[in-house]
Amino acid sequence: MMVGIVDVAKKANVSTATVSRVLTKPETVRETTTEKVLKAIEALNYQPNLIARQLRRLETKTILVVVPDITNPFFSKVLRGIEAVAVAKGYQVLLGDTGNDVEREKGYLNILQQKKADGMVLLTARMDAAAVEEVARSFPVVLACEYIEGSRIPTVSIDNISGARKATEYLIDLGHERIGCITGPLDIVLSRDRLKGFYQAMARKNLIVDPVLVQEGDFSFDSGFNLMMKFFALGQLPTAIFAASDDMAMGVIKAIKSKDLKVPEDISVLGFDDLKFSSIFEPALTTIAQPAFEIGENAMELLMKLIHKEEVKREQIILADQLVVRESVGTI
Amino acid sequence: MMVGIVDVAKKANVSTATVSRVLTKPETVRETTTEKVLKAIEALNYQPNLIARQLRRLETKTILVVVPDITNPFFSKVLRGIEAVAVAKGYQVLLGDTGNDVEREKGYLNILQQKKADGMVLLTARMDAAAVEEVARSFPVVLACEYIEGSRIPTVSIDNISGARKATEYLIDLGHERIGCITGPLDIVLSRDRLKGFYQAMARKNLIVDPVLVQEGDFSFDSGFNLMMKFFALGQLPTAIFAASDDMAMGVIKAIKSKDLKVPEDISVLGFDDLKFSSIFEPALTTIAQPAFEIGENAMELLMKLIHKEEVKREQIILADQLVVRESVGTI
DNA sequence: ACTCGGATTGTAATCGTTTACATACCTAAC
DNA sequence: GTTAGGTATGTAAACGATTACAATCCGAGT
Repeated sequence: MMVGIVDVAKKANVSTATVSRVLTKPETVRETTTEKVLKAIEALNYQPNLIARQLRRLETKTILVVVPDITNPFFSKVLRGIEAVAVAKGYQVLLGDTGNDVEREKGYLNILQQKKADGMVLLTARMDAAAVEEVARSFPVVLACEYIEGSRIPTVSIDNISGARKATEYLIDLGHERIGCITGPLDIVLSRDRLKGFYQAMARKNLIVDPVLVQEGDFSFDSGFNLMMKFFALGQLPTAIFAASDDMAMGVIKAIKSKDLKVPEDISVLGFDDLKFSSIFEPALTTIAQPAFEIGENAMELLMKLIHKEEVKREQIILADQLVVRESVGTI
Repeated sequence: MMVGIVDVAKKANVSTATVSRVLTKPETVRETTTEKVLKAIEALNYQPNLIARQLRRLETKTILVVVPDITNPFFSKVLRGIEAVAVAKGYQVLLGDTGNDVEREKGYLNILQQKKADGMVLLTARMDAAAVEEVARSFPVVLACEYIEGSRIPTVSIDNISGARKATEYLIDLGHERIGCITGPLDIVLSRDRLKGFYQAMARKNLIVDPVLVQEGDFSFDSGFNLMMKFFALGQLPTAIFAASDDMAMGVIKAIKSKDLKVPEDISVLGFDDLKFSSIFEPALTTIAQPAFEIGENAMELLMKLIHKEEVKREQIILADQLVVRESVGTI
C-alpha cells in the first residue's frame, strides 16, 4: 500500500541514499542513475513522507499564525499577506484562531515548543507578556499589529498613536471641539495607543475632553451602536466622534441615523482600519487606512529572517498609515 | 539544549518506555512512578516532539483546508466552523489559500499524499474532477459548499438550485415578471446551480427570460456594479434582479443609486449568502442565507468520520438555506 | 516458603527519511 | 599498467518518539 523510499530504491536497483539524493541534491548523482530513479518514482507514484523528512531535518517548513478572529476582514487580510510570502518561500501556515480567548491563545504557544512549527506570528497579544517573552527566547516569534510594551520581540505595525492623533487633529482642524472617542478594549495596547493619540491631539490644541464622551467598546459594530445610543440617552452629544475601528464607526452612524440625524451634517464620524466595506457604506467612511496585506508580508519576511538566523537590523517595523477622506466627516 | 524523552527517563531513573506511557496511557503505570516522571518532566520543562510521535503513529492530527479566498467573509466563516470542531477533536488546521488559482489548488493535493495532513476539506473545486477523485480514493476528503457532479465524494452544502428557485419565486410572487439574473462564474457548479434554479422558477410560472438580462459575474462587488451599468447602457432594465452573491447585489444597488433610482421602489434586488454586512447595508438586503458556520462544522465532522473509518450513512449533507426578507425587494 | 499470574517496567525494533562516512568507480596523467 | 584524485554510490547511524515482547516485581493462595 504505502510506498516508501526503499521500494523505489529496490525498483531502481540503487540504495535509498541515492534515491534521497536524486530528490534533494540532484547535482551529485549521475545523469543515467537519476533517470532510473525518476522512472521508478514515476512508476510507483512515490511521494516522500514529509513527516519523516522533518524529523530528520528538525524543521517543519510550517509556521503558526495566531489570529483573534479569522472572520474579521482586517485580520484575514493580514493573514493573506503572511500566506503569500510563506508559500513563496516554501512554507505552509498553520492557523490558530483564538476566538478572542486568552486561554486558547496561550495554548498555541505549545505548538511551537512541540516542534510542530518553525516559527510563529501573533496577531494578538492579550496573554501575559512574560509567557510570550519566554517562548520568544527559544523560538522565532514576531508580532504583527500588536506589540508588547518594553519588549524586544520583533514587531511590525503602524504607529497607532500618531495615526489616532492625525485623525483627531483632522477633526479639530475642521472646527470640531467637542469630540467623543469610542475606544477598543483597553486591555489591548493598540487600543490604549489610539486613545493616547486622541488625548495628545486634544491637548496640543488646548481642548478639554469631556470624560463622558470617551467610552470603551470592543471593536464591534454593536458596541459602536450601543455606545452612541448611550450618548443619546445621556443627552451628551459631541459634534464629532473618533471610533477606533470602522466596524464601530458604522455602528455609531447607524445609531445616529436611527435618531433621524445625519452624518456628517449633524455629527461627524471618523473610523480606523479602512475595510473594503467602508467605502461602500453610506456615507462612505473617512478613516485611517492600515496596510493590512503589507503588515502580513513584512511580518512573514521578518520571521523568515529569524528562522534563518539572519541579522535583523530593525526589530520594530512601522508601516505608514494614511488618512483617507471620504464623506463621514464634515466641518462644524 | 533540546530536552528529549531520554533526558526525562534518565532524570527519573526509568526507561523511555515508561515516560512515554505516563504521557499516553497513564493507567498502566504505578502511581509513584508516574509522580517521579511527572516531576522530571516538570523540572526539565519537557515537551514531547510531535513530529516524532506523528512519524511513529503515522498520523498528523492535522487537516488541510483549501479556500479560494480567505479574505471573503463567507469562506472565513465556514473556516471558523471547521476550526471549531477541529480543535475540539484535537486537530489542527493547515490553511491553503489558493487566491482563486487552479494551479495552486492542485498543488495542495500533494500535502495529503506527502502525509502532512490526515485529511482535507475543499471549499473550492475548480480543478479537474478526476484529480480530486483520484486523491479522494486514497485519502479522506470532503467538499464543502461546492460539489463535483456525479462524484461520490462526501459533500456538505445547501441546495443551491432550490435556494435560487425560492428566491426567484419570491420575486415573481411579488409581481415581477421581467427579472434579471447576475450569476457567479459559470465554471463553478454552484453558480450553474443557482442559475438553473432561476430558470426553473421562471419556467414554472411561465415567464420568459430575456437572455440579455442574464449576465455572468464573478461574485465580486465590482462585477455586480459593472453588469448593472451595462444594463443601463443597453437601456434594458428589469424590474427585479437576482444576484448570486450579496457582494454583487450590493454592487448592483450602488449602480442603481448612481442613476438616481431607488431600491426597491424602482428596481428590486435580491442577493445570496447573507453576509454580516448585508443587514447593515442600506437598503438592508433581502437575501438567501447560507449557514456558513454550520457547513464548516458538518464538513469537519464528516471528515472526522472518514479519518476514523466510521460508517458514513449519507454522503451528501444538505443544510437548510433560508430566505431572509429585508428591504431591498418590493412589490411591482 | 514457594508458586503462579497479573501488574509494572525495560529492551530494542520501528516509523521513513537524511547524511556522515566508507567504499567503489572512473578518468587522466605518468 | 599504475595510481592519484575526484565522482558516484552504498552502508548504517541518526532524528525522537511508540510499542511488541521479554523480563521483573509483588502479593495472594497453598
